Amino acid sequence: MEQKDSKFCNCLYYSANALSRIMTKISDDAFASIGLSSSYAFLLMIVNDHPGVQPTEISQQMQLTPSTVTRLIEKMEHRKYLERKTNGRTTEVYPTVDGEKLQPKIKKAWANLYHSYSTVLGKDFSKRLTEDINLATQKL
Amino acid sequence: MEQKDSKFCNCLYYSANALSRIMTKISDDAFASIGLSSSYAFLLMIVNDHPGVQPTEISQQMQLTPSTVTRLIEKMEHRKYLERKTNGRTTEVYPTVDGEKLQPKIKKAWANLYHSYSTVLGKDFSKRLTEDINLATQKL
DNA sequence: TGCATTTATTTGTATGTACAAACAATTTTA
DNA sequence: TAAAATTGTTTGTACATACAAATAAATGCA
Repeated sequence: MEQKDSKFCNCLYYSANALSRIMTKISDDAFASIGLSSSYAFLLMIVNDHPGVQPTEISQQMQLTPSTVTRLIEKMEHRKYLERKTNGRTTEVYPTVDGEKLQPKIKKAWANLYHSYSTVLGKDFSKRLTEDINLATQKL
Repeated sequence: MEQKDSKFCNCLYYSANALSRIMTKISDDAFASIGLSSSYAFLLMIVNDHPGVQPTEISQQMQLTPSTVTRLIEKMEHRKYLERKTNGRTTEVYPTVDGEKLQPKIKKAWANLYHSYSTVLGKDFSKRLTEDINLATQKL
């Protein structure tokens, strides 16, 4: 992945996006065996850990807009991994039995994901980079 | 932007994507006055700096796939900021007069973009973060 | 010289995400 | 307590990007 020579390399917008695209590819690969792409896997993990969680809470956890979360949930409902129970203006999201069954595999794939990038980057560097990125996100 | 409490915060995929979304928003804001979103502005900068540049070269500079670059060029052609001259299997991309005229504004907006995030994050931290992100991208 | 391979670009199609508006339910307030 | 404001969710629509396949041109090889 050589990009050293791009004139945009000192632009955080550009660099952040490039990293994001690569990481998404790596992450999607990690979850591919389960048949989910990253966001769906993350969604399912959240719901499995907090059955009945509401879309708003999910959107905060995932740092995605509520409309995006609705779309993710819809697809997972269609695939029979999640169910919605609407009550008044709120909605509660639950895993199905099939959704629950996937949890161990997802956790394993997630661990692999961490392992795969942190061996390439080095554990310390990955950790520091992730923290720095979080710090930036938080400040911006 | 509080996200501290997300269980995914120590996941580089997640963090990288969150940063990317925020930076894209900031960057699009910076270029909004020109009526371009970030990628189009970057594309136009490249073409203005290298009239006749080919899509493959652009895709390397921008770290986007060739098909994405084709799509970007198409839209900029439609908006009369760029022109393609096809010659055999290669294509050369040129700015139109209107496209050239935009260059100073784009450069200014780009400078503002840099200024706006680096004042929030601190110059040194922005610089280091960008470099670290580039390093990661390069290694992955 | 003609066929096979590689290279550059485009096209068809799909995905992830967002914004703005719509809706529906709840809470506040006057 | 009725109207107004707020909150949670969904819908319509649009955009950036990618992958795989198609095309078309150039190159290498036999």
